[in-house]
Amino acid sequence: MTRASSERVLAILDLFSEDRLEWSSQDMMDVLGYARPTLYRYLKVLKDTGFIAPMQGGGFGLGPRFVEMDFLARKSDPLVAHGQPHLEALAGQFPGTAFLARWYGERILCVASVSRDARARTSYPRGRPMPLLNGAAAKAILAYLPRRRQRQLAEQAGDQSGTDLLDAFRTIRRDGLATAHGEVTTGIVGTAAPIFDSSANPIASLCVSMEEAAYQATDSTLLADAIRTATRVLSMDLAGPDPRKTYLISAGGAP
Amino acid sequence: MTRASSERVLAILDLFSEDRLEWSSQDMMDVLGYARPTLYRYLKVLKDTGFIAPMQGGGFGLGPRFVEMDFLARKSDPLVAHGQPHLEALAGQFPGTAFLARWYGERILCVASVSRDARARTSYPRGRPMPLLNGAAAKAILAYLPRRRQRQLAEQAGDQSGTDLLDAFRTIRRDGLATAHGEVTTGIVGTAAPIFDSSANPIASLCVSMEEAAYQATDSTLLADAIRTATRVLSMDLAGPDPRKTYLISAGGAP
DNA sequence: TACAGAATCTCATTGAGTGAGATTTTGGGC
DNA sequence: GCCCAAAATCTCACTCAATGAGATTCTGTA
Repeated sequence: MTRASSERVLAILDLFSEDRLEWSSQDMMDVLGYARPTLYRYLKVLKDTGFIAPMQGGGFGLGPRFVEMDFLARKSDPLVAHGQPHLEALAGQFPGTAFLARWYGERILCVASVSRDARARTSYPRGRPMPLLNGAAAKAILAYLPRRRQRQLAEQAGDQSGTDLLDAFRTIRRDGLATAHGEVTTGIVGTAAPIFDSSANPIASLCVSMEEAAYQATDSTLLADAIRTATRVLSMDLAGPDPRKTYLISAGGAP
Repeated sequence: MTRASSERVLAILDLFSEDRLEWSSQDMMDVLGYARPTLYRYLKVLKDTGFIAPMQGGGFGLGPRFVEMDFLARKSDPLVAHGQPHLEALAGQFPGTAFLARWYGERILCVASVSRDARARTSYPRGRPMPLLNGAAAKAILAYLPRRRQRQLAEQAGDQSGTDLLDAFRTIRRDGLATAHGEVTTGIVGTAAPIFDSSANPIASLCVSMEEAAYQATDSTLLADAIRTATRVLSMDLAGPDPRKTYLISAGGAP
């Protein structure tokens, strides 16, 4: 099982997780199986490009380049660009946090978030992957995946018969909306609807989460309609004109 | 001038900037000088790890992995962790935005930011590099760099004699504070003080920026003192106990 | 100053990486 | 479904880049 150098260098970045934010060179060598000179060569490349930085205690951590690249990633993501005004409107209208969760590989990831109140509780700030099978944001996406995929996911939920989840997905599709009480964060209710790409694949969801008490005091029909409307508009926006053609026209000068 | 594969793959990420957020494979080949199979090999590695994603228009953009890695980078940066409560306090006390700007390579980068009002104007959101020689946040750092470095920077300012900047730095060091009116964003005033590491090197600054009118209505002595106090506390916090030793103790079990 | 750990250098070996050119896949228009 | 062009991948010969064992230097701390 040999791996390309281009993969090996990036495998260093895979080491970092919430559970382990700092790594000594020795631990990296042990886990990755790289010889010392090889590891340091790779670390030099990552340090020189800002992806890794020495930390005060002697180990290595992720570097500021990720902050820069995140800014560019935010700026280039049409979901974020088109979604931001909707998030702001929903956060202004409802007492909680409005956020966009993207389906990416086998992950659900919050990519943009607006809270009316800076102290709003959320266990899933921007960039932190969410549980795959729990929560409104995730389910609003999963419910629209191909049936085979859904069955695989239901089986992954393991100790249940697997039909509960499929039933839940059917209900979500009927309503065009997912609601979840305390599935991800105790005492927090999430209400979410899916966002589709131009091929009608679910790529993300828009979710409004709030404290259970605030949810009880909110007109849930109004909330549902607002979310469904926003996601419908977003889905249409994202299916819009080919941005690359537009880019080429402007790069080529006046038509 | 041959380059390691580990560098060549990362050079693809260097292509992306605010001026060019999307790249076709052909343009990448043209600019980087890679053959098509080589480029696609590298792109596959970057796609598989989430750093690059195909965009709807046919080109490639930065992928969601950067959002994830940014979350981890935020979480692991002691400057951000220690600084966040100070930012919140300052943003609560003064009408504007409190942010931390980090010195990183030859860049000044906002790494954390809190606004009292979500509509507060700033041209430099998190992750966007700031001009090197303008603005309070930058100058509060530059003023404490080694003298030789300062002179180089002053010379880089080119068409001036270079002494204005050195005089400005001297004033900043005398006051322990930098103030700048409209240097970065028209109509915005920034007030900043430096943050030092355990070797007394400037590594960052804490800046409060606000509209000129709000600045006039603010007790600038109170503002200055609040910023200086926060940066002093932060500098001491960042020079604190060796976090690696603490980590090792907890990893090793009860003492 | 001494010392231990971190980081870098040297060098022999080999197979990984590269790119020219060919082929397959994909998506859109009709 | 067909056609076509662009996107993406495959094949393969060649060479030099990458690797790691072992040695050496650098760095930070007591």
